[in-house]
Amino acid sequence: MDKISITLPNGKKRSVHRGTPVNQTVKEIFPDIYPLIIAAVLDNEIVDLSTSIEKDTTLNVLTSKEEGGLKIFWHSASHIMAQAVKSLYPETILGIGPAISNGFYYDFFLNDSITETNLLQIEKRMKEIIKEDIPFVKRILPKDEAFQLFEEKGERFKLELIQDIPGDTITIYENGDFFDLCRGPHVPSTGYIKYFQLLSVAGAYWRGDERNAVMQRIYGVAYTEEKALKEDIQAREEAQKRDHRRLGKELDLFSFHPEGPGFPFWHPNGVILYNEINQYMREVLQRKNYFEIKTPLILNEALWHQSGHWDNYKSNMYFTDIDDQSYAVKPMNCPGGLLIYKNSAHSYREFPLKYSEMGMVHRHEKSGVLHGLFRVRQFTQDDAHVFCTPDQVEEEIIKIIDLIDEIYHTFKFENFLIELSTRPNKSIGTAKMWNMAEKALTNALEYKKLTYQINKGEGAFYGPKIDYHIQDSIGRMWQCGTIQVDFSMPDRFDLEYVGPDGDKHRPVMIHRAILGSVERFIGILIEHFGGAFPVWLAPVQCVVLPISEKVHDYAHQVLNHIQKSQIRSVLDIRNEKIGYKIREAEIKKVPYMCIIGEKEKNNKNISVRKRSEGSTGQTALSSLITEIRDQIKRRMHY
RNA sequence: GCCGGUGUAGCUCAGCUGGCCAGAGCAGCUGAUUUGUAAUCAGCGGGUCAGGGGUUCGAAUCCCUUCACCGGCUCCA
Repeated sequence: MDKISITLPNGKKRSVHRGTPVNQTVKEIFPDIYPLIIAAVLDNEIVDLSTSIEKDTTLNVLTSKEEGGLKIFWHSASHIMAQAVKSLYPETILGIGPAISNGFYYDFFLNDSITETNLLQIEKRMKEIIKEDIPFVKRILPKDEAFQLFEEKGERFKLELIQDIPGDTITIYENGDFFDLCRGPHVPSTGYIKYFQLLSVAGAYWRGDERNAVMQRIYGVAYTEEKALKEDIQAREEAQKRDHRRLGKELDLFSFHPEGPGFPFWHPNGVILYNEINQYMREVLQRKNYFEIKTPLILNEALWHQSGHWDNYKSNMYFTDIDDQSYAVKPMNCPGGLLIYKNSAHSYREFPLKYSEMGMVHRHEKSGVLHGLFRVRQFTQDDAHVFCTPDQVEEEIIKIIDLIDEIYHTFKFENFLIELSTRPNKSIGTAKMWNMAEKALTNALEYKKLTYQINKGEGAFYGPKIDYHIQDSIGRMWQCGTIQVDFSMPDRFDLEYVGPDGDKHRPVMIHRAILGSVERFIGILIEHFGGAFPVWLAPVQCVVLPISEKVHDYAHQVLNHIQKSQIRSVLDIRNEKIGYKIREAEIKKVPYMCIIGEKEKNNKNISVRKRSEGSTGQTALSSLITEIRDQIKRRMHY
């Protein structure tokens, strides 16, 4: 028998017989971690451990510690779940069951409805399957044979999938009497899935299309170690504790009411956040030479025909009549802004001309997608439109990138993911314009040495764009900022400027939003900070806590000083023990507590306690005020 | 919009296999206590059981319906 050569991760070579199963080799090379190994990597291709090695190759292995390994692990868990469901509900027709970023799911079509209580039974059946330690066996079948196999089982969704798969062969994976269409790879046997938990059930359309059948989706997660599963469940609970809907209630920031589904009601504490953010944005934009504008909420329908929203966005718009004329509530700010631009003649000397608008827009979202502040029907965009010459585009994009960077850092977002979306199939504008704009965006990103991902063909029909995703303190990504070049609006509104040659030219228009929706951004901030806002944003920045009634007079004086220093502060003169008042201030996440007893009164000073840090001892009132003022002024992260 | 679930006091929840006046904790109010760094004690008030309709001698509980909210609705075998 002939020998072949295997190159190991450390560069060493080893020769084995052709056709040796990879698991045998892996067992010899990685004896200590062998039980944790889920799959092998031959020449950068992830394969089952049962695969035979047929040619010279490099060899590496994957455990559930690596993302790739974990995905395989989850995918195998989803097969086991499908097997369990199929055995409990034999009439089940299978959909798809992939691993996703934080676990796995499987879609089932069945007449019985699965509820959360059924999950326990399914888990129990899964445990039995895992205990039996059934091997996952890969089989490669001719397409027609596979088709027949699934047809006999009545697996109509699988038939659809098979038809869409290119090539002549199909792979399936069997474990015991269960088999499933699957590209693989898988863990060697069901016994590998040691610790798992089913999380939730939900409805989902087949292939995500509402015209298709409704499937029942079960979500779950699995790990090789109990500790990892526990940590995952704990992280999910932690995320729930930070849920902005819950904190919004607890901190009395906002509410929703049946009288206006999707329309947030801002309470006094929430308005403070809202106003502080707006004020900060105004300060920055003024420094960057933006001019703030404000345009009406309701504008004549004709404008929306001209802008193209009537054709492309009508189903998301609200309409009303005024004096027998049809009007629309604005879903976007640009058309109004363009009327201001067109109100006067413009010269290249004014460029770049930057109009910013904290514009309140209304968009009709389907009732089922509303979600706290994250998905609402009324929100405020931190919108801006930059009018410039084609030569200025790149430089303007760079300036916007710098601006975005500055603003995100102020809110303690340190990691971003940037996407560049290029020309889609259906688009307007000439190839020359698109090339110019895409090049300007690319050059700007390259100039700033930013890493970005290209989404080919994902741009808007009217121009290419850059999207920003920000990472919050518990690792989740949120799409917020966007920079879009627009070829459509300047044409539709016949925008002009007079160039140095004295002729009229068409300006380039750049849309950009940094926070995106202020409402949604506040929701993200609430979860990012877990309600413990930096001092400059905190609705109450300092609470004065007198220990007994004997010092109320002094406490009032202290409060007075603090308030005069423009620090948002309150006095808690309730007839309660100091521990009680402190506890409440901690729960309300007030950053500074100013504690006053007879000692402080006699010493003419105060005691300071910082949120979640504890007592920092007695100090002069003036030094506390200076510290807080400094935090506010510099908008420190605390 | 669709699928599934939930809706009881300001908040968190119990009661829900139909039948004593619908309960608890927290919050609120009143009083006592005058307090030293995450909950002092006692008393009091508070609910059209989401809205509407039905079944029944009798409905928070069963059925229908409307509304709102929650989990989701391709991260592609």
